[in-house]
Amino acid sequence: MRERANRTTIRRVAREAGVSVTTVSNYLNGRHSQMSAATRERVREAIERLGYHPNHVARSLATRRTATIGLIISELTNALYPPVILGAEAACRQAQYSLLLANAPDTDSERRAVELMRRKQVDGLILFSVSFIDIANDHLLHAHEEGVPIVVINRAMPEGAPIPKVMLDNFRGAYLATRHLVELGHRRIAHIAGPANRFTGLDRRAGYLAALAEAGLAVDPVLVIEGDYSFESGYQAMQVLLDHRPSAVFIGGDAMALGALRAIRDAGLRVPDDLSLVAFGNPDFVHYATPALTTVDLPIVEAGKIAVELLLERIAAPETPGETRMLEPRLLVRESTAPIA
Amino acid sequence: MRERANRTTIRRVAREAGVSVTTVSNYLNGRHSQMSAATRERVREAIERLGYHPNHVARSLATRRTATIGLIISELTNALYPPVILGAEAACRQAQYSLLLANAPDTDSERRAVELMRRKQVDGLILFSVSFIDIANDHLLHAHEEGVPIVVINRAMPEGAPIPKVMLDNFRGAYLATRHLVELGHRRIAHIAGPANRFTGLDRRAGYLAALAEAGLAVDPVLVIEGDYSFESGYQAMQVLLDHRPSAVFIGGDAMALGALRAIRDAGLRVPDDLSLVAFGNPDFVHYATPALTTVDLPIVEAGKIAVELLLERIAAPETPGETRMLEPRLLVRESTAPIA
DNA sequence: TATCATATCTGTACCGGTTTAGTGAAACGG
DNA sequence: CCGTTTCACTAAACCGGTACAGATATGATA
Repeated sequence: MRERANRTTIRRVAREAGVSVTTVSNYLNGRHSQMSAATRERVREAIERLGYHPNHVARSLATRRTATIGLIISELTNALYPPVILGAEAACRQAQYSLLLANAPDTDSERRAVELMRRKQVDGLILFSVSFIDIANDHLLHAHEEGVPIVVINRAMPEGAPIPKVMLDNFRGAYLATRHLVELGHRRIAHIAGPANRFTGLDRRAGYLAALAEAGLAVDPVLVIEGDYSFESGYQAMQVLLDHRPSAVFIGGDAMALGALRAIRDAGLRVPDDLSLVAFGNPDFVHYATPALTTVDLPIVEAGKIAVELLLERIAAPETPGETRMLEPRLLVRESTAPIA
Repeated sequence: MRERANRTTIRRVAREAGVSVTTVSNYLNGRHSQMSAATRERVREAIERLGYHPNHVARSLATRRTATIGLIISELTNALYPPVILGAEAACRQAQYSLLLANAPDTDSERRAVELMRRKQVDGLILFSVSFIDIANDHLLHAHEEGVPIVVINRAMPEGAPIPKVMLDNFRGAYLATRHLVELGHRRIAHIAGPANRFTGLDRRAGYLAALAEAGLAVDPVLVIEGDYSFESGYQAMQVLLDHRPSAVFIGGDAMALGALRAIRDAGLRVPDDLSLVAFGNPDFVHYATPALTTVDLPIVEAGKIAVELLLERIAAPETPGETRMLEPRLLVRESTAPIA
C-alpha cells in the first residue's frame, strides 16, 4: 500500500489560494460577508483542487465543541432500545451532530462510560436507563455540577433533580389499557405486573388500579400477579390466573404477554373469545402474534428524538432548568380484545 | 450556574508536581520505566489533587488516533441490526475503543456518513449493509484507496475487492433448514423466498435447491414463491402455497414466517400437525410464536464482534489483504417441525 | 582523573484548526 | 483636504496534548 499522502491542511489551502489561513477559515465557516467574491472563488478552487476536507479533531480542540453527543444505554439487550437509538440518531443527524454509543449494563460500567465520554469531550450526554427505582445517580449529578449537559430517558431521579427527564407515561398507558377492558364490559380484570423494584412495574400497576377504582370495581388481590418481564414469568402467572377465571387480563410487558398467550392456548382457551388480553410495550413485538395483540404503544422513537432536542437546548443555554417531559402512550386496539360474552 | 472552572491541563499538573509536561505525559501513557518512584508518586498526587483528566481530543490531534471506530448501518429499522451493535460495542469496549454510530438508509446518506466520519478522524469504519446485489461501493473503495481501514458486514462487493468482509452463510443456513425437513420425511417442501435483488434471497433459495437436489427431489416450481420479507408477503405467499398442498415450508425470513403461520392458522390448519415450518433470521422474533418456530439462527452478535476484530487488525497492520470471513448459521429445532404424518 | 554509559528528566516544536487584535487602502463626511 | 469609518484581509497566539532531541547527574571504566 502506498504511503498515506501528506495531509492537506488549511495552511496548504491558504498557500495554494494565495491568502491567509484566517481567510480560508472564514470561508469554511460561512463568514462570506467579509470576503470579496474574487477571493471566495479562489479559496473555493484551491479547496477543490487539493480535495481538502477540514479536520474535525483540530477544530474541536480549538472550539471546545465536538458536535458529538454521547448516548449511554443501560440495557442494550432490551427490546426498547433500538427505537431510542433510531430517534436519537435521526435528531442528531438533522442537527449535524454525531452519536457516540455505549452500552452500560451496570452502574460501574455506566460510571466508566460517563467518564470516558467526558474525556472525549462530548457536548452532552443522554442516558437511557433501566427502570430500577433505586438506581445510582450521584455520578450524573456530579457531572451536571461540572457543567456537562445531561438528559435522561426513563430514569428514576430524586425529586427536584436539576437534570431534564424524558419519561413515558406508564400510569396513563395502564389506565387506558384497563379502561378499554372496562368499556368492553369486563369486570374481572386481572393484571400481570412488572417487578416492584421497577417504576415501570409500579406505575403500570397504579394505572390499572386507578382505572378499576374509577369504574367502581373492587380489586381482587388474587387477580394481580407480579412477573419479571420475561416470557416464562408471563406464562406462569397466567397459569395461576386461569384458576381464578378472569375475563380479561392487562399485562404490563410484551414478552410476558406472549408468555400469557401461550399459557392460554396451552390450556385450550382462545383469545379473545374466552379471554381478552392487552399488552404493553413494543408494538411490533406483539403485532405478529396470533391473534395480533391489543397493546399500549410507548412513543420510544419520539423519546429519543425529544431527548436530543432537550439536550441541544441545554447545550445552547446551559442555565435552562431541569424540566420533565412526559410522553403520552397510545392504545392500539387489535384482535385480542372483545366485548365480554 | 457557576462559571465553568478553568480547565486543568497537563501543564497545570506539571507545575503542581514540579516536573515537566513530558514527565506527566510519560506517566499518563504508562512509560513508568524511565521515572523514579518518587517522581511517579508526586505526579500521581498532583493529578489526584487537581482532579485532572486528560483531554482525548488534544491527544487525538497529536497522535492522529481517535480510538474511535465508525459503525454505519444501512437499515437501522431492520431487526438484524441491534445484535450487530451489541457485538460491535462489546468488542470495541474491550479494546478501549469507542463507537460512533450512524444510520444511512440510502446510498447518498451513506456517502455523507462515510465522509463525516473520515473528517471526524475515526480510526476505521464498519458498514453493515442491506443485502442489495447492486449496492454502490465506489465511495468505499475510494476511502480504502486513501488508507481508511474498512470492514463490511453482509455486503455484496465485486470479486477480489480489497476490503475485508464478514458474511453470514445464507446458502448453508438454507441448506441446513431444508435438509432438516428432508430428514423428517418431507417430500413436498415449499419455499417462500426473499427478493431476487437481494443476495440473501438468492443464496437462501440456492441452499434450498441444493438440499432438494442432494435428496434427489425434483423441484416443483409452484412450490417456490418470492416474497419481500414482510409479514404480509409471507401471508399471501402461504395462501397461494396452501392450494398446492406442501407438507413443509422453508421460509427465508422471520417476518414472512410469522405471516405464513398466520395464514396457516386462518386456513384452519395446524403447525406442525398439518404443515412443518422453518424460519430464517432473528431467533428471538419467532421464539415466542405459538408454536415456537424452528429457525436458522444467524450469528449476528458474532458478526459485529468479528468485524471489529478484523478492523482492529487492519488498523494495526494496514497492508493485510482483504479476506472474507464466512460465519456458520445454526439450526434451532423447536416446535414447528415434525416428521411427516 | 578523564571518559563514557545509563538513568532520569526537560524544552519546545509539532498536530490542524480558530480567533483576536491589527493593518493598509478605499470610501466617506464635513 | 484631512480625519474617520468601513472593507478585506493577515499575523500570531491559542486549544491541550505528544514526542523528539537534548541536558544533567550518577556511577562505571580505563
